[in-house]
Amino acid sequence: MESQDLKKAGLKVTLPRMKILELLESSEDRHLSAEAIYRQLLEGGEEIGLATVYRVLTQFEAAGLVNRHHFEGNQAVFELERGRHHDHIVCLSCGRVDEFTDNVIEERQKAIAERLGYTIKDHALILYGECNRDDCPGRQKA
Amino acid sequence: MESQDLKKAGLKVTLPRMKILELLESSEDRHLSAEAIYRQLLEGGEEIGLATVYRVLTQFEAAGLVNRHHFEGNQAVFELERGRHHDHIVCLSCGRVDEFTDNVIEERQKAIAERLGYTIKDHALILYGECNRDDCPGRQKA
DNA sequence: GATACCGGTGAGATTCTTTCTCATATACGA
DNA sequence: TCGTATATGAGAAAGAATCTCACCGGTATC
Repeated sequence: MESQDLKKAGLKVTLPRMKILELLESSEDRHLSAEAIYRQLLEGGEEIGLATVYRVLTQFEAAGLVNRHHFEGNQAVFELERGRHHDHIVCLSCGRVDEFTDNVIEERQKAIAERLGYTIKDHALILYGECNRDDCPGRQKA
Repeated sequence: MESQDLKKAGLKVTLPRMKILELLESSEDRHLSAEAIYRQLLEGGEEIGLATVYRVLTQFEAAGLVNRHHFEGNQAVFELERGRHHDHIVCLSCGRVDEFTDNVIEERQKAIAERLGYTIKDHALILYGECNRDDCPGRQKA
C-alpha cells in the first residue's frame, strides 16, 4: 500500500507521487534515472512532467524513501530504500548493477573516519568492472 | 621537469599543458576542479581558455597523469597521479579532503567482485562526514 | 453548497558543467 | 626556416537538473 508510505513520509498522496512510487516498487531494474522513470510513465500513458519527476524524487530522497546514487555516467540513479544498507558493483559494459554488503569494510570505514577526525555521515563505495553474463556486450565469446 | 612527463605521455609540450601540470604539482589543494584551475591560470596572467583546461585534463586522465573524481557536488575534481592508490574522505561542511588507504578493504573488494563474477576495473570509495578542524564552518565551537 | 486558500503540477525557461565546432595559432620534424 | 599536423580559444551547444509561474484540484471556511 504505497499511499501509506507517502503519508508516513509527510507527503500528500498525489497521482504523480503514487505512480512514481509504484514504478520504483515494481520495476525489475532497481536503479532508475529520472529520465528512465519519466519515459516509462509516458509509455504507461501518464501525463507527468519531467520537472515533477525530479521534484518528487528529491522529496522522496529527503523523506528517506529513496537513495540517489551517482554512478559512472552523467545522470543520477534512484533506488527504493529497502532498509538494508548495501554498496554497489556496476558493469561498465552493460550497466548491470549488483548489490553487496560487507561488515568488515563497514567497520574499517568507521575506524578510518575516526582516526582522521571525521564524524562519518555517509559513504559511497562503488566497484566498476566487467561482468561475466552471457548477454553482456563487453564479454568475449568463450 | 614537467615537460618530460608530457613527452612520456605522448603529448606535445605546449604552454597550456605545462601550466596546468605545474599548477597541479604546486597547488596546496591536491583536488582541483576544472573551474578552479581555470581561475588560477587567469589570476596568474595566463590566457588559457576553459575549453582547453577541460580538454587537457581529459587528455591527462587518459594518459594516466591525473585522476578524476566525482565527489558530492556537481563538478569533478582532478588530482595528480602520484603512484600511490588511495581513497578519499570529504568534509561536507568545509570541503576538506583527506586521503587514506586500507589493504583490508582493498582485499575485500577484490573478493567481492570475484564472488559476484566481475573483473574489477576501478573503484570509488568516498566517505562523507564532518571534520573536526577549528576553522571548519560546520564545527560547533567547543 | 459556494468561495478562498494552499500545495502540487506541467511546460518551458534557466542554470551549470562539460563538450563540440571551427578558424586561428603553435609545436616540431624536415 | 618552412610546412603540416596538431593544439588552442571563443563561443555555441549539449545534457542534466532546477527554477518560475500560471493553473489546477483538494481542503477548509463560511
